[in-house]
Amino acid sequence: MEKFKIIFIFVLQTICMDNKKEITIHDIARELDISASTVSRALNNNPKISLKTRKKIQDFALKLGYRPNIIASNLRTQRTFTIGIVVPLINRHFFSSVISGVEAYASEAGYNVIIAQSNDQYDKETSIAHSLYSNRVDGVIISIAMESEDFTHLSLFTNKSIPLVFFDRAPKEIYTHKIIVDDYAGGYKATKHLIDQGYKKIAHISGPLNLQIYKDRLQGYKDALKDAGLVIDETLILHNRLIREVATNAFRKLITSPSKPDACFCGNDTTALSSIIYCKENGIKVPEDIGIVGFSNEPFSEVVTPSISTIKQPGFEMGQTACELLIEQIENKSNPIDFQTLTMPNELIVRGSSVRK
Amino acid sequence: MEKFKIIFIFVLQTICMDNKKEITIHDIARELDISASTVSRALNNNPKISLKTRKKIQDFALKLGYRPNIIASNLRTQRTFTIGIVVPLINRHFFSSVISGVEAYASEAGYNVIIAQSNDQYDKETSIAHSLYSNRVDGVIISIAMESEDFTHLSLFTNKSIPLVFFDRAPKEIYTHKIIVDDYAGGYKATKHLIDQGYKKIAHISGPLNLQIYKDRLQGYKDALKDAGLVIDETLILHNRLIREVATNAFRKLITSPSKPDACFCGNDTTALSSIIYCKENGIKVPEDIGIVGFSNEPFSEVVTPSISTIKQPGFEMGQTACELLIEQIENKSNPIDFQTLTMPNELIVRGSSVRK
DNA sequence: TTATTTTGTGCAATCGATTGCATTTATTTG
DNA sequence: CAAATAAATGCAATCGATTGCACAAAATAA
Repeated sequence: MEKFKIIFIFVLQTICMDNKKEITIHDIARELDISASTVSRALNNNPKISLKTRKKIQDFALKLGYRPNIIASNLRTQRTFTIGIVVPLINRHFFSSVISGVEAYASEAGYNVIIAQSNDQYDKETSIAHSLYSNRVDGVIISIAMESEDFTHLSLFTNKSIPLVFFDRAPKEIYTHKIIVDDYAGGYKATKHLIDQGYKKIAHISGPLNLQIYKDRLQGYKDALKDAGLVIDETLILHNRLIREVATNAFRKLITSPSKPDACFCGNDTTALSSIIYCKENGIKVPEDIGIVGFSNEPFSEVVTPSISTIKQPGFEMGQTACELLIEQIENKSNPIDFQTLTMPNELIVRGSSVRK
Repeated sequence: MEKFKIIFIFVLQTICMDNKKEITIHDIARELDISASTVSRALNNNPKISLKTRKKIQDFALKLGYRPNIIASNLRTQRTFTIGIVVPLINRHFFSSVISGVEAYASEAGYNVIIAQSNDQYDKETSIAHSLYSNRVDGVIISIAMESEDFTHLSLFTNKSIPLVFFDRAPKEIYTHKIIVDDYAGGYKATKHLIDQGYKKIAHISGPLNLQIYKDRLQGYKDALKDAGLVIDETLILHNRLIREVATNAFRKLITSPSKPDACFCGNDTTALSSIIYCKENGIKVPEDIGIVGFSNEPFSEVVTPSISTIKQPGFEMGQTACELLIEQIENKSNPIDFQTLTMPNELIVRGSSVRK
């Protein structure tokens, strides 16, 4: 009698799909009068289970609308199939492209992506690291915050051998996979282009030098000048946080200084745009009076007037590659790995802001 | 003898921080010679445990670098403190702003955010829904894909009363919280503005009408015309997927048609931009020959020439609000809730593309 | 001092899937 | 047909934290 009651309730539940109770492998086992282990193995297509039994179980599971409890599985297997990605700012074209690439690759490989943004703050980055760690992500992809100068918070991962892949902004101190853009070449190309266009006094508005990317762009700039036999005028090199207001001030300082430049290689497109807007407002002609090149190929740089010459970075591809390297590491934990630093090619896009007619 | 060995190993492990073995509440319990339950309660600051014991346990846990295994906790409590957000395209300013807002609010409230992008595809959206469901997210924030016309895949959530909040693109069929922009008012304002500027034959390039937002914008457009006593010319209304190439074609069709318009209210900024570029290439002057208004206030619309008049949508705030509503629902599951449809105010931003001198 | 209440801890089951090892069943071989 | 091998399945422990209930200890009341 009691047994009938239970079966009745169970049947009721399977019919009425909006029940609260989840179906588990034990429910299936009970109904089919086999053990939960067999059910588990069958659902995972374990060849130890006969094809017939597997089919029977899978069909039944499907009929019941069974969904595995991933959390229970995670607990047992010590895997979460989740990776974390940390970016300075989600809402920035380059970074959201990278995220998009990561997400595309990850979802294809059966991983979830948890995103977090550091707002370029060290403290936020630290708390994110703790949170991702506590959530037992299988691996982390990160581009470090502008503010971050030490990286002890990331040792959470390295200590437990949780794979870590850096992209774009990678610290020298940590030995792991890195996907970077060839910032040196980018800086060189941008500067060389300005030189080729006949500009002579080329300034550079750079970002904070604790970020390797800005160091490299700066070095590329310097070497291009050197190779062309031009002198490096340190008064034409500024370091800033490359955000709008600050960038405008920096540009004003340059343009009104005694050693007034006739071109400017800006550390990013935002700065290039600020500079162009400043020029428009002050009757300075771009590219006639001053040539401008940016960095990153933000969507707007193509469509402003004049359009901005810039260095195109393959964000989406970087995300994909980073994710590929990460998952490879996650899934071959035993094998020793040679860490590599992949340098993605970037590309000079010549537009109106730097081409004298 | 055996016991000493075990203790020795344990001490070794706690000293050597880069060990693989995780510390659990049982380890702490054993060391402190109390029960695991007490440790668990102490770490959760349960007042049932005396202050003295709590302090002792917490200090010890800190010293050992203990981190709770969230997965085990999730399994037991049936909560994950994770919410999913599904957007058509991550790499799009409006959506990444919303994500940013969601992330900001969620991380403050102790939740993780899993992101996924549907690429505006129905199939992808469906598989995302299954994946989020299987991963036992506590709630979902979603803006539906252009392709999606039925919403049975979302009943996964509604059936199990997993809270769901829609933003921007929300289906009428599902009764839950919705955060939308006042698309009707936006369409009305945009059109009214063009009328006020003296334009007479105002076209509209709309998106697919299975999305409510485009319906509403269209209705706003029509009503504005009606209220101004202008006729609605159906040949001046086109429906398209609002992507670049398609939009350009649509605009060409309009401008070369017999009933050539003198203004165009475009369904989004991308379309507005495509139109402007087309005009530039064909010697048509904006705003003199044709006035143009877009929608969304993409970053580029401010900086192109002419700058694009548009409707500004508060993406970040929408994300925050959506997340707030979602978490409120998650945490008050028992209470019956009155679902609300919040209409966020939007704002007409008048720029160069629609103002005749 | 004893009875009663309050406070603090422990026991043991639970969440749901996985997996090494034991056991049963089917198949092959001598 | 018995023995040996292979194939299929089950048992029970495990992952680590949580929690209802029982119980012991301490504090209070009678």
